[in-house]
Amino acid sequence: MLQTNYIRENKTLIIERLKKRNFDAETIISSIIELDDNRKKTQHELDALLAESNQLAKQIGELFKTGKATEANELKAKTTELKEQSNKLKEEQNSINEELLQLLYQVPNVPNEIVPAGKSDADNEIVFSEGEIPTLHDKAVPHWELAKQYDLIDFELGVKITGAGFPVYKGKGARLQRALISFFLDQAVENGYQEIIPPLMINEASGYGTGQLPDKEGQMYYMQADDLYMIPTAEVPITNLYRDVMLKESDLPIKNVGYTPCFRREAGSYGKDVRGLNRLHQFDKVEIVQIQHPDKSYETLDVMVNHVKNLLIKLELPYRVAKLCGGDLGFTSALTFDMEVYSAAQEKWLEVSSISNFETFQANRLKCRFKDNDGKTQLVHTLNGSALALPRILASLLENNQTPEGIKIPKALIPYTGFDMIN
RNA sequence: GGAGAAAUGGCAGAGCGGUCGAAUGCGGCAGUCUUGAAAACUGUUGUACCGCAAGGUACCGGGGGUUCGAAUCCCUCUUUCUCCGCCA
Repeated sequence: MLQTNYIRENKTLIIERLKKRNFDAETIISSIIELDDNRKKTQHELDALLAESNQLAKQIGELFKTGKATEANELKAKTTELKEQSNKLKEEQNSINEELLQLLYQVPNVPNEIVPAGKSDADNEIVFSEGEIPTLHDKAVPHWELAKQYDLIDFELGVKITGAGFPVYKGKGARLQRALISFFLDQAVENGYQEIIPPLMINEASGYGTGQLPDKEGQMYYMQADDLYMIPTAEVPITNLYRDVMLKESDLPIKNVGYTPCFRREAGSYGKDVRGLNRLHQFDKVEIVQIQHPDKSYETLDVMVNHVKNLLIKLELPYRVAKLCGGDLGFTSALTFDMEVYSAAQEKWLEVSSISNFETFQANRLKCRFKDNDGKTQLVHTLNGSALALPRILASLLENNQTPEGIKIPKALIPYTGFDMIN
């Protein structure tokens, strides 16, 4: 959520930048400023009324104490009148605030100036790529075939006990999954991140804190009986650790990493690209989250991108980095880099990580601030990135490393798997 | 799940319906003293909104109510603690 003062002071810039998202902000921005003017005006009137009745209440108290009950009762009549007026204003104030908040919720984050304009992922800008695309042997097959052949993942069994999109990992498949999780966590910890195991369910306030609510309400699993949501990513509980928190400048940066299963309803995405591990309702992910000083957040974004690059290099996977265009940029993000690995049997690039700087957009909703060295209160910048999402990594590992003799495990993982070949 | 108690400033902890944004202690900050530090002493020390300012308003877990006036009374929700039951 943007700050109203920021909107006031940067109206034209915001409207211009939001065009990159194909979001026409002109009307809504004007309404926000108008409502905010209104809010100030009403607030002012209300304050004056309350000041007056506070005064009167004091006088009445004095009068009663000195035994002048008649005079006191006269004044009482006046306060009733004042109260009626101030109640009316309070109601007005509440509805203005509510309306203002609803409008603010609708405005996405302002894209960074280097975000390219564009409509969809087709307009994303590939900024970097590394690694060789493997040539597979004649009988190479996609990962879902391999998973079946070597009994690594059972999709049908998942359908039986839960439904589509909830695979069952077995034997070496399960072990490989656990190996990846440990590897990713260890790499993050080595780079100074604190390991966190957060709750897998969140309340409504947390959903609003990081911006999943109200924007993506239908994408989260919701448990009505307890009014809780299953997390769609560890970003939500880990960033919300800092909701309503006042930090010191010396606390920054805060670096946390967490492994969690993630739950996504994926409502509306049927048919395409959903085979095998490509799109699941439940999947595992290691997420890195940083809370940083506003002056340093873009530097940090680069560091995080490099962290993920290194993971992919160690896994020996060909990858590329895409700078998301305005049309593909998440609602809360100011700048996002997607990391994609090449899945050789499917012959396509799969998104395995998304690394974003949210600037103050989340911090404003979260009320996560810090006292700077001059004693002034400022909003922090929040960032996060997958490091990494497991299923598509697994898919490309299986596909790219298949040989007629079996599937080779990359060196970096062998200490974690305990085997170097699936056969 | 049942019964009871509680929730106050960074922390601890007072608070009779009006003089309470809130005693006191600790902590923090500034100063005096000291070669320096400690101790002692003095002062200062919450957040948000409106306002150029003076100042005003709101906030004592959240929401609602009673009252001219609520930290204080009532209702409700949440959380914590104690006891009982169940349980990985």
